[in-house]
Amino acid sequence: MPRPSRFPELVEAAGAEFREHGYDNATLEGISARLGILKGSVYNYVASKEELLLAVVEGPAEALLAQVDALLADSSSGVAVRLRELVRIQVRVFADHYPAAFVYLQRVGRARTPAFARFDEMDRHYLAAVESLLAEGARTGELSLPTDPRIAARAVIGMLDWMQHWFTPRGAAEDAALADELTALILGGLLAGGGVHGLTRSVPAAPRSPGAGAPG
Amino acid sequence: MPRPSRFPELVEAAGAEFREHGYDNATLEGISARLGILKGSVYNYVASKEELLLAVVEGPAEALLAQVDALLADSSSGVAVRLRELVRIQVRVFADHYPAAFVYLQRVGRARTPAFARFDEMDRHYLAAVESLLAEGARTGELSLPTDPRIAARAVIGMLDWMQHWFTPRGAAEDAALADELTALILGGLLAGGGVHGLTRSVPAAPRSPGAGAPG
Amino acid sequence: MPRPSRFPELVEAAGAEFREHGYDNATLEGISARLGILKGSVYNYVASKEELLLAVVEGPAEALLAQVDALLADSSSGVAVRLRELVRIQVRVFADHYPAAFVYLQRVGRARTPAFARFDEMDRHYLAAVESLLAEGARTGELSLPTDPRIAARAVIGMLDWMQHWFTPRGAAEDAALADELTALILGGLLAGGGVHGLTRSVPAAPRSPGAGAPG
Amino acid sequence: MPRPSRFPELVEAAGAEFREHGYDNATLEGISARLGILKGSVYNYVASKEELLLAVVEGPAEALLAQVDALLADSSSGVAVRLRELVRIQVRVFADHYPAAFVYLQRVGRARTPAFARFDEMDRHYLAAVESLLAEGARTGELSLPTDPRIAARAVIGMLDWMQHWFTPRGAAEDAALADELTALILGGLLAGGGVHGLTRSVPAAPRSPGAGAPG
DNA sequence: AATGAATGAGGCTTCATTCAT
DNA sequence: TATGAATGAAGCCTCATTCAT
Repeated sequence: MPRPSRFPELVEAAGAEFREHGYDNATLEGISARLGILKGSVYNYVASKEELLLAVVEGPAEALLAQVDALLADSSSGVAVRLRELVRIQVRVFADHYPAAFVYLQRVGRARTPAFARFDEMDRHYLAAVESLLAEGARTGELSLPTDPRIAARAVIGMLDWMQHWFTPRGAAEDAALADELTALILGGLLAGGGVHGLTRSVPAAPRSPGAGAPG
Repeated sequence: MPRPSRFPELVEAAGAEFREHGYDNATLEGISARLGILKGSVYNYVASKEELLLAVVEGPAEALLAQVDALLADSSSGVAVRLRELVRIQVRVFADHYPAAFVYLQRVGRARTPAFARFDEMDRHYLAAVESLLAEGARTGELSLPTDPRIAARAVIGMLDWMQHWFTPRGAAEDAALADELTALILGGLLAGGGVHGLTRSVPAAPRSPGAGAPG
Repeated sequence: MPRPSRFPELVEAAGAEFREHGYDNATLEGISARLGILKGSVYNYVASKEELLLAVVEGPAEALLAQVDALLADSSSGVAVRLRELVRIQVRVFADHYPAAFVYLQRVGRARTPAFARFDEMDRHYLAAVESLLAEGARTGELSLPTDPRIAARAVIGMLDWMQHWFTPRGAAEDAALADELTALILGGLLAGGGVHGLTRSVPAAPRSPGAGAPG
Repeated sequence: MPRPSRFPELVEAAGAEFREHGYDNATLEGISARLGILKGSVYNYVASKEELLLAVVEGPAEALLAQVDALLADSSSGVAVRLRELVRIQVRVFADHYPAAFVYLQRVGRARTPAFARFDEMDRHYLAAVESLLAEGARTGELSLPTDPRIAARAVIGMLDWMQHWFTPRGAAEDAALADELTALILGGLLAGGGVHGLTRSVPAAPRSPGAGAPG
């Protein structure tokens, strides 16, 4: 009866270690110790530390993007509904793949090697998806964006991605509730009285798209 | 003719290097090379690499917090106005102290040594300030939060802090305009028609505060 | 239908790999991959990497020495003829057992473990054979050595062994022709006019044998 | 009074270690131990082990090539005389820079990294020089080559380079004498009676140049 | 005969830090 | 202030070898 490969264990250990110490500070020593093997033995499973990072992040990230793409393509529901679903999906990813999401976000814009061009690619993909959803809403009149769609997308994404610093899963129901609260915040804003308020649109929003040479 | 101490130069070099490579990957070699000196010479100015990080971040961070505190204490203007000012301040910090802000955010929740307890402290301080501003708005009826104030604060902060990944300064006027667009987004949300919409508050927001043991 | 042992395949793979990367840089991984098996499986055939080296080299080397010994013992032809045959044999070895010869020569004087005392032994054996052939020629008057026989032998051997760096087999006939050209060079030298020339023997050759502690 | 840099010491230690164990088996540990420093300290002098190899070999190799080039250009003496000088130069290099020469020869045709393209380049350079000298001799009628000039050059070079395996320096005078004996051998061959002998040119030397794809 | 996993030793390299000058 | 050299610790990775299955 062949022992099952311990690859999944390894990836999980790596995820935990990356998330706890950060990729750069995490050591193969620490990761392998979690499996009770020596650091050299890790190379029976992967060819490098980087590959381990990829293994941690790739699955969940691809899955997330696939879901987001499906959402975009589904024109059977309105933009607001789909935005709500987007937030729910994102929260679920945090809940289910916490280390992966955390590690991924820690590395965004930090791709130093060709192997991680993939990271930035996924990042652009996600941004484009959200932007396109918001733009669609603006086109249909369902949304009214106070900024360039790209900036609005970045604001939404920032709000969601920052959850890495404070979110703790509490079970599917509570997490979905949290997601919907965030959606309400995004859609309705904070102002009392239905958002009609002098301040809200006081500045004639000179449309503005971020520079190509954005940092990071 | 005695040369003046090159400490400021050093701090700037360190900021640039930290921001480009991340604190962990930045080397004293690289930093000192920017001044045309050798890495050992850095110890004429600071006692450790960590101290350099502190030197980079401390000034701007303290200044930011002081401004934020002043804002909180100033009851002469409404919450929305003060929130707008908060966003403007934050954007200005990014514009004027980009490396510091970037590096600071990269290190949030990553305090490994006692020297950096200060980091987490500042983080909590900032969060508390924003939360208290929002709570005040809810109390006065100026705001209507779809979530727990702490979560709303975290959403706002996330939106702002994520700017590290995309913001590029364009001059005071344009930057202020951008800040105000973001404020509009925060206050008014994305939904057309004044935020009165079935979806916006569809989920009875079970108030919810994040766990004490939040990760990171 | 039982597969035959793949030992010969293994030895060939090892020879190729040793020759391509050098013994030290060659890996069992690379060798075994040529058979489509894993490196651990190699130990079903040999007990160590060194043994593999031995297996690669031993056969051809012993065969070469046997031929050379036979040549020495055969007093039915003159020294020059036998020298020509020696060169032909050597060239044939390069043609037929290229990796073995290459690897062998790469290891000359590099015996680090007892298992390879055999290498140095064979080396001495070969040198002694050539030296004795040349000395015989000098004794019979067929040759006229401008140097100590041992040095002449080393010169001849050097010329031949260096072929590892440039020889490529072209078929029996062409290879034999090349061998005979080299023989002509060894016997007749490069000078025009029958070798009678002031320079040729200008230096009264103080007989000289190499030191026992010769390096390598 | 500044301590002199120990770089020369380091290069010498590296040369000795490379020559004793071979480049691949030599360790920075062993090299640095000869200076009484730790292995990491070596990186104050060079950026890599390879650079150390380069440092060991480069100087003597360039010097040798420069001398050889000068020899080629000097048309004031005959080819035979210049060939004798070539041999003397080569022997002197072995005497004066033994480890460098040894290590160099051990690496010929083994350039794996771009940094060592230089090695193969020097190798080609040397071969071309000798070949051109021999060809000149054939043209002027001073020499009579039984083979293609390139092959004759390789034969001569082989004879000389193989000295790495047996040569031990004995002082300038004795070394020069040895060089001249070898020259006599090259020019006059081994055959008694002035090289006029049936065997010497018995094989009609079908001119033959080595394949471009020569191994190693 | 072959696999998959593990070991253990060692190698190269990096880097913050120290210190005499 | 700055240098040059050294330390020491640690990290990633390689690889021959072992062994249960």
